[in-house]
Amino acid sequence: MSERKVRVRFAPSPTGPLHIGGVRTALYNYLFARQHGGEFIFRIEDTDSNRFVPGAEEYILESFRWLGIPFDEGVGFGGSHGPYRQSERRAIYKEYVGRLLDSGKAYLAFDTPEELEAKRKEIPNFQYDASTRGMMRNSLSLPADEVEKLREEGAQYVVRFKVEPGEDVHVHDLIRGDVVINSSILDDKVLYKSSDELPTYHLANIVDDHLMEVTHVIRGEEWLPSAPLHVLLYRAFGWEDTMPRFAHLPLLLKPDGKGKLSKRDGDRLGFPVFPLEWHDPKTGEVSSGYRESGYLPAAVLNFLALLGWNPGTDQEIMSLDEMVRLFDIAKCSKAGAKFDYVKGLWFNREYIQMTDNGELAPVFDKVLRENGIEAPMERVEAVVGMMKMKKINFIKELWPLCDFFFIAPETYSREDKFVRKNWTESTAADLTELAALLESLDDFSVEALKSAVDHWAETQGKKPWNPWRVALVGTGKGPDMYELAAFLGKEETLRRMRKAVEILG
RNA sequence: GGUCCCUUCGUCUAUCGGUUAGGACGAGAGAUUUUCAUUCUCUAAAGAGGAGUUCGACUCUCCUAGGGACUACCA
Repeated sequence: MSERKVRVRFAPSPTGPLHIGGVRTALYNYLFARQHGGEFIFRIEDTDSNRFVPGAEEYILESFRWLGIPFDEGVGFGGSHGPYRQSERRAIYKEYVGRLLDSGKAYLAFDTPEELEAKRKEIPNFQYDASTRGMMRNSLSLPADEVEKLREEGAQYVVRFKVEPGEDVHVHDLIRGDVVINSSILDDKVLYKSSDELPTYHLANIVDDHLMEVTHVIRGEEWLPSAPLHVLLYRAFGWEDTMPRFAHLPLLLKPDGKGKLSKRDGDRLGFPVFPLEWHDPKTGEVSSGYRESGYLPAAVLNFLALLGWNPGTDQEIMSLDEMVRLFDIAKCSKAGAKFDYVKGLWFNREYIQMTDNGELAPVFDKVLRENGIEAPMERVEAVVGMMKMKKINFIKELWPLCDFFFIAPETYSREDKFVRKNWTESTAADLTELAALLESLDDFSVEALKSAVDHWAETQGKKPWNPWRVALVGTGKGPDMYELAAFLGKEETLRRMRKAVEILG
């Protein structure tokens, strides 16, 4: 069909923090744009001034920065199709509403909210459409001179789309195929409000997508019911030949129970539903974020990508670049996906193990500082290297598992099961002997330690490792003994051994 | 209520008419191991129900049930 360059957009409204489902929608848009050599646009849909929340726009931008998803164009990125903030496009919408009015595809409605409310009470399942607009106060039902008068008086009005009934409207969806809805069930949607001279979502969306030359609209399933209306709008403007292709993504559902994923589920079950920590400017309420919780952005993206899509192979771990290569919008699933946050934990674990120690070290260094430990970065990196294969979901969980690297055990408690099991009458003598051996070593490297101690253990018929661990760690945790001793160094190793012997006897 | 969308192990999913219905998370068991882990092996676990179409349906059609979304001068 069209040879147009692929252009997609992510267009949130700045009404609060970015929901994790929105992140997935943006990710799919990004993957689609990249794999087609297209462009990814960031647009702000702030046509509802009442719901504007300060800081939300910055929050969303910061979220994508953290996640590593760049936009090519839009608010904060520039581009030739701006402005990209809908509140800055008033004049444009006004013009296009005028076109619809002139061509008779839309009309003025003067009904007040109270009148509408009354009608809804009066008539069950009231809908403003071809069957009811005759009894309402609008430019279709009122005499022309009265309409004129109302306008001169400055009466507040709304522009409604005139939906012609009785027509099957087809929406071709990339994921769901052909979706048909009869126009009779559609209502005459409000497109524009004279009160604030701003359009509603539907109008702004169509005008912007057209003017910004958007080729594919990839959005959440909640938009599927209004997609036919959008098709009708493209038609009303005469833009059918360049109408974007639609793809409606399945929703993210609660991990348990019923319904879609909400912030409350996260609070209740203990996982974030927002990429970044969010401080609500009105209530002061703080919501946890993936970043602050210790997730790696690549892990979050990988986890999200697989909620509703998969490459068709058994591969689950993939980089952003791989996803760009493998993604296929047609292979997205149709059904909603329960948000399996336990699997998200697994992804983070996998990514921690895959990530270079040098990259992880600064993260762990922060945790160490919070615990009053200052250490050279090489030391921190070495510890991360020895410990990251432990069963941890987050780097911060490392601290209680490896405090002994930095803090020598002060007391050796026989209350500890591991100590009790491994410290017998002969242990003190054995460790004293082992200490003497270690003291004679010039080379305290892992290799040197291993060959010396292994040899000693074999010839003496001893198994010194667990008691030795007691001495250096204080309990049954930590890395390989040789790695640990090499890290601590000769002096500290011997000091700890002697102290243990002294205390435990 | 109305409209639309959806329905394979507990969860995410593979299968695009012919398979012992595969993988992963989680669960359980075992092996390896100088601690905790890692790693490895194994086990349990699914086509919502009912009609069709077909030589043959998880796969196509219809019905039922269930789930979800939408139904604002919000997006």
